[in-house]
Amino acid sequence: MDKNKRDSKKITILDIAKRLGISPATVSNALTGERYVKKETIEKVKKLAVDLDYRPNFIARALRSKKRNIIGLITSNIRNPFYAEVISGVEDILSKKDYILVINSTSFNKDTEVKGVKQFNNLLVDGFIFVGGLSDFTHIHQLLSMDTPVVLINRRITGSKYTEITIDYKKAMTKMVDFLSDKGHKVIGYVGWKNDSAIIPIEKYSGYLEGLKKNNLTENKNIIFSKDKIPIREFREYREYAREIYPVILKEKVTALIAQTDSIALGLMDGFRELKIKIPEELSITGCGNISQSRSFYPLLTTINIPKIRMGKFAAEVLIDLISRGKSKKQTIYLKSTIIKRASVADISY
Amino acid sequence: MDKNKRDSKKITILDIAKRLGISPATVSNALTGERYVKKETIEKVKKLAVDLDYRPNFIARALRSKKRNIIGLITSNIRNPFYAEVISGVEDILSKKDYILVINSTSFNKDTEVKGVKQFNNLLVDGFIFVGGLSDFTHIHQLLSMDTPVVLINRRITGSKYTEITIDYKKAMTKMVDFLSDKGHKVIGYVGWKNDSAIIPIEKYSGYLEGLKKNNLTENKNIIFSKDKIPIREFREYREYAREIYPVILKEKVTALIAQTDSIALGLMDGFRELKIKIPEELSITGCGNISQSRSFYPLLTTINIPKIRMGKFAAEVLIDLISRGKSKKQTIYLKSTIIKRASVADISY
DNA sequence: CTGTTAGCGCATTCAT
DNA sequence: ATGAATGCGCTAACAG
Repeated sequence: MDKNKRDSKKITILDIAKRLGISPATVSNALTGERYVKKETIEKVKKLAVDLDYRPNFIARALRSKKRNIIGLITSNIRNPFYAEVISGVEDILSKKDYILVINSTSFNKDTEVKGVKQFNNLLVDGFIFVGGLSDFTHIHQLLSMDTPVVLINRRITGSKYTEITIDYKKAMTKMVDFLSDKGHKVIGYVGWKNDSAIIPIEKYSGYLEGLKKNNLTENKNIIFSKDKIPIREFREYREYAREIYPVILKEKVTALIAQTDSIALGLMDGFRELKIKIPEELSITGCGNISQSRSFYPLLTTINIPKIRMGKFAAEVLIDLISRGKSKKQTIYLKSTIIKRASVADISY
Repeated sequence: MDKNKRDSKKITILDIAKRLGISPATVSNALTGERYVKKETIEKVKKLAVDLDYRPNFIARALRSKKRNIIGLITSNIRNPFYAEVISGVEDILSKKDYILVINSTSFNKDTEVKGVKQFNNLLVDGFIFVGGLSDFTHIHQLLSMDTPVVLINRRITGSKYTEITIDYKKAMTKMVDFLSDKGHKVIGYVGWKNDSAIIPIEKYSGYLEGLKKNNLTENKNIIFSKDKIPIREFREYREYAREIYPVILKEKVTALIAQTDSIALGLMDGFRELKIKIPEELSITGCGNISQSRSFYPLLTTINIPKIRMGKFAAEVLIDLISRGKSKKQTIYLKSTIIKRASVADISY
């Protein structure tokens, strides 16, 4: 019965050893290549392993050796499409390298985050990846031993001792101002939110200011539309917001708006569309992120591309490297971002 | 030094046993509640466990007992927002019940799927969840032992021996025709794709036909716009498609269009917008799924809600139950779906 | 109610 | 180049 084969007891190295009349240790060595074994023996063992459909028991292996081949990923929200892309990059590399990916979603909640880390600690994961989240990390830091390999993706933390993978948001935003300035825009507004403990938004904002200076444009507080509260549903909130800020935009003769994220930009665009304002003819808008919606809905959004999948892949590779060296490392790696020029910006440099 | 505490050797039940002058087995029993232990002993043990910051070693526990508390989830594509919501539901329940979630994304590729299942088998997961994917399952089936607990979410397979969680797409679509008919629509078209091995699209389509019959509407092949190929990027492809089908829509006096998915509906709407066709004044459109974009972009889409998060939660609960009983079960569970009435449908029943 | 013993499957000494 | 013995941390089986 072929069915029974599936139900029969799992093959272990002992089974292989018996059949071959050798010791389990030799089988182990032959299979993992840790120690020198005669070529023929290796071949015999490997062949039989395939024939018997031997599968190493990860759990037993993990208990014995310190190598687990498990990586824990903690993200604030799996549902965020931005993170989903990052995670798929991570997943891609890990599965290729025979690592197992364990996931935990925290909804920005510290207790949940703590619980997740503890759980992973019990599982004895080889390393951690954090995707997104706030800049506070102390509650997590105290749960990790000094040299646990950790990589943070798009999560900047104050006084970090870990590897952080991000992009230079400040520079990116400055470049965006350059770009708009080149297109003839002189009154460029900014729409976003700020919060002392959120590093990335602050970086973006300061990049915007820097860009104004660099291009000799005057900074005008009236056209910096910054909320203090973290918006939960960016798209919706900023769609409403469009109506609210439009009078100011008219009054101050704003020709272009830089939004802090794509969701904000898309929300604004949709809001303006309701108001019958033509994008980009009457107002140019840019975003940041290059999420898939930004290349779906009309007008296609001019935005800053963040290499999400590549970030994930890269993080996985760096982490595996750290694991092989058994340590954490303090470093910040900036991936390249580029401006994606699409239809939401008008050239008014006539 | 508090720092050293983190790095010091892990506490085991043996440590606790020694300090309390009892046996490790008793500690184990006190902690897991498997066997009867005196109340005071339990309290003493638990207290010391907390004080020493004892953390059970999942790996060791898993090796010894057959309970792993690990669940493997395989999905065709993490990046699909629909699946992301389902997964977040799964994740929510599992983390509450102290299960660990391991994830694998297959990009619809059979080999990758096989590899993922094998990997999970080596990890000895307690059960499997499959989210989405094609209806072929033979390649996976042969890798699973007869009573491995398995739950499929939104993946219908032919001759299944497993628990499937889905909604009654046929009925849902029929109801959508009812709804449109009530609103006075008499010429209702259908836009989607079909493929012999994809059960869900077939169900939807037959629900549409059923609805026509039920409402005494004539079936007209000309206004059934069905692609044979599985579209990779639904939104974009159907945005283009709008232009292609519009002449027929005019000619046949179609007043409403039922799209097979939200992405298709949104793509069509965006395409029609380009053509300056007013939705819903000139043409009503409905979708299926109630993905977040359907409630973001104007006009808000009338669609069929699929309880994605609930599906995930429910699947996790069912799976945990199957695990506790150590078996798989052949059953199909239908979750309730409802029509979400929004702005993309006009009432023309005057 | 609790202790003793054994062993899950594997990789790692230490032998030879 | 290979085998025998040991133990990772925990829980199941069997005693008391």
